[in-house]
Amino acid sequence: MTSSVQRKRIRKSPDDRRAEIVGAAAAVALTEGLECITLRRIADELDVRPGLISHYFPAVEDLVAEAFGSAATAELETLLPADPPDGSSLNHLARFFAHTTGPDYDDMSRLWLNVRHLSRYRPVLRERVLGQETLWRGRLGGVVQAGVDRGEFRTEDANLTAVRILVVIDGLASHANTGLGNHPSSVTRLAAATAERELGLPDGALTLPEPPARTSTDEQS
Amino acid sequence: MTSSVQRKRIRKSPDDRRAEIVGAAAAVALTEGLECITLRRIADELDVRPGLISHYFPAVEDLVAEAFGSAATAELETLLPADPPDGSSLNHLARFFAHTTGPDYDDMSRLWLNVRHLSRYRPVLRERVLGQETLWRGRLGGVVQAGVDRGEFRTEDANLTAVRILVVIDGLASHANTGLGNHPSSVTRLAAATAERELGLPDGALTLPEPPARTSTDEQS
DNA sequence: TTGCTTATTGGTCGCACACTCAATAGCATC
DNA sequence: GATGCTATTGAGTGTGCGACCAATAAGCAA
Repeated sequence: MTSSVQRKRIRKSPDDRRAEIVGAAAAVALTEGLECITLRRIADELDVRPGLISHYFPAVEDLVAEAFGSAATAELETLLPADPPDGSSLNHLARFFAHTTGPDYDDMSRLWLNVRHLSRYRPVLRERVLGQETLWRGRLGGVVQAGVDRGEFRTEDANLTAVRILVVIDGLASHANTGLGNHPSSVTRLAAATAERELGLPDGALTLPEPPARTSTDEQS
Repeated sequence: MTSSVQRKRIRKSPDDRRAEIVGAAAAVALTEGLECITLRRIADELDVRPGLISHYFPAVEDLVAEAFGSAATAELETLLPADPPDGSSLNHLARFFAHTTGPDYDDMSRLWLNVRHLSRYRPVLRERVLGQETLWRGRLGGVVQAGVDRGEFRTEDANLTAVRILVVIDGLASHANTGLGNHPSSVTRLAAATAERELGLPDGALTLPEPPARTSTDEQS
């Protein structure tokens, strides 16, 4: 399955091939981690020879950074689209928390954890991470500011509030590889709770009507 | 410097040698990261041959886990000693925050980030991390509970409060490799602020009299 | 159909890693 | 001072990695 005997080369335009490579690398990054982005691994994925990957990315580190950038940008775009959808800012934020603290976000949590650590050794990646942080902070800050402008939220510094929220989300994401399920919802809710306090909202205002409890243990509020 | 020509073997008791190896590995873990714990690296550190490390730790993964356990335990012991020192719980906690959010803690922040990510691939390490988490949570929970018993703090669930505090600390630690200095103190303070809110304390109650501002930018509270 | 540009291959090199094991020598004990 | 146990060495194995480059063939244009 991995490599059917390929007897015919397929020749693509550099742009297409490059995009394809980055896409494959991003997928591997999300599912298996950035250290699994190797010349051979990505080449296998696309059924080409390792040398080809080297040709497009003479230094693997650049591909790693690109893969992260691609994955993070895509995620941000579905999470906090540039053009604000209609509806209240409050609902907008509530959906944001529902997603970022839900199980569908686990891969992304792991990826952030991954890059935050790997940045220690890879300068190129570190720069990319800083760039994405700015991007995410800006988007979230924008949503907060919009809510303030509408009179839905109240805060002195929308940007600072965004940073604080993201810090808490990072804290929760830290446990993505060591059993997130251990946390009761009273911990998971910490992110939304922080936002509620920061924005002068009543408790639970940013929590969507909860889906049926996953385990049989009931949390009594 | 690394390896003066060693012509004479030094023969030590297995217990001593083992401790020495773990100590060296823990030091490397703290300063350079867990992936730098290799047979050769640790052997060089102790001026012995790689085979010797293999002899004591047939699987490196076990040494890595041991190194983390050693470093984390040592840190916890100075951070939250088992036998509570005299003085108010409030001061105790304040010192805790001063240390965990100060620059002296950066190496430890990096190490936690390191293990949290590496746990993804190394089951033995993951178990060790879970063990340490329990330990830290227990210690911090103990301090909180002590404060509650003395009437200094007020919270429904000391353990839950401890978890929440640790999550925020993890969130701040996430940025250890991507410029912690970027955060204004209003962000760094998030950990203590969370604790203050959780424990029914006034703002700033857990912040020690601050050292002179590091940058020229003044934070107006 | 022919030719030409260049995307793609295949092979190779050097390096770092964990792990194995028979041979060696430190040192406590007698 | 001789002896025996065993901590320590030295040498070697196999794997996977990034990087490099001359040779090849795909597919477009003439």
